[in-house]
Amino acid sequence: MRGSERRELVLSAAAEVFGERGYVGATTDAVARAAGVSQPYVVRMFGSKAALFEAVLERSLDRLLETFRSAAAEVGRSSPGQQELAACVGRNYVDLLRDRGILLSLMQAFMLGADPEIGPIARAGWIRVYRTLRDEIGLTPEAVVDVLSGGMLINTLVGVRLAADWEEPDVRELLETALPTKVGILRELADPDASGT
Amino acid sequence: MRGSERRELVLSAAAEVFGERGYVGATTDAVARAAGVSQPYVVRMFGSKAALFEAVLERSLDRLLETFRSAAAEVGRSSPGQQELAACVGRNYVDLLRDRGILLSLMQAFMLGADPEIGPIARAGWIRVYRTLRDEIGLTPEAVVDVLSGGMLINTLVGVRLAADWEEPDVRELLETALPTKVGILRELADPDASGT
DNA sequence: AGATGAGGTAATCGGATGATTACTTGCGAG
DNA sequence: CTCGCAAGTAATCATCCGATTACCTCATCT
Repeated sequence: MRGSERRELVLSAAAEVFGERGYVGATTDAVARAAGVSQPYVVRMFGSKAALFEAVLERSLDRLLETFRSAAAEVGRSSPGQQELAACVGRNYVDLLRDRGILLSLMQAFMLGADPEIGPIARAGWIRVYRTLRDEIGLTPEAVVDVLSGGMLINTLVGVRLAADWEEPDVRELLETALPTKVGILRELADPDASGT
Repeated sequence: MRGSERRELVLSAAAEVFGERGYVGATTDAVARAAGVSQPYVVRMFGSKAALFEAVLERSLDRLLETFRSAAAEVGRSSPGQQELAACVGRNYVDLLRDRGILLSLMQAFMLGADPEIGPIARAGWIRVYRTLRDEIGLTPEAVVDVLSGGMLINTLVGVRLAADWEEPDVRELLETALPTKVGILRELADPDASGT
């Protein structure tokens, strides 16, 4: 297999493992197993675990921003209001959850702001997200904050895997309130078999 | 010193360390240093690192729910609307940040939903938060989601330590939009000297 | 005084894990 | 063919960290 393909394979696997276990809790061995390669290969391909994590963050951030841009392109030239724009961005954001790992690996990085190595990278990522939503998508600061608030709630609900307690009525109520139309995605993530109950 | 005092001292120190570094990244030695005791003592006092983390989560959750209740008592018998209630809860929530560690240690747990040991505890905590806001505070599900969204955004902004880039104008704009009245608290957390610039 | 037990610590151990080294394999060019 | 190099792996190392053990030090009680 070509090196570039392997690299993408490892990055995708690493995003999932980092997203599930956090930066420290994820082992290079777990990443290697998820990618179907050996542990030393993962380390040597990126130089270190830290460099691998940074590559994962860059890839995740790129996909996130690209999703925002395509959402803006979707509503396009219909001179949309803040409401429509924000709603469309939110819809596309939730679809990103299908990848598992992209949003969670970013979120894990966001919780490590005190780390001297990861902190600056995470802050730079936040600023890029804010600027993209405000300048490229054209949202007001207030609308950006609304979008980000909803996004962080979704990230947390996915991170805690609340959908695993789906049989609990209060969990259903909360999830259906927080994601009016897109609950199905959460259920897929929690249990690949459930969809039409 | 009395055992119960030491216990509270260690729990408080542990909440900060867990909040900063995450469950896996936090070492019992760092907790011990922060509390001014020896590492073996921390482990023996709680039995294991996992048990210590669970105790931290219980304590943090108790304080969070108590803060919600006192916020509701604050607006009290004036038959408040959803708006006022939610705003008051939000205000008291931000004040919780002063403790450092309470909100962040909870947030770190929320990001470990896939962990077989911590995941169920974190989910149970979420459900308790939801029920408290809905049943004891009297918010509608929609209002609860709004409160939680803002809370998760704040947690993330604190976790990533965005206020460390305060000199960046876009950061100021974002923080002042997200926390209209309470930006000072973030700046205290980022830099104990800054307050009136 | 001497026993007792709570409240600790220093020293150390063993397992996990990131990194390194040395090796193997397969394939295209001359 | 065989050279050479990209694409890997097995084996091993060194470090960190949670846990354990064995000890120390005082109040307090008889």
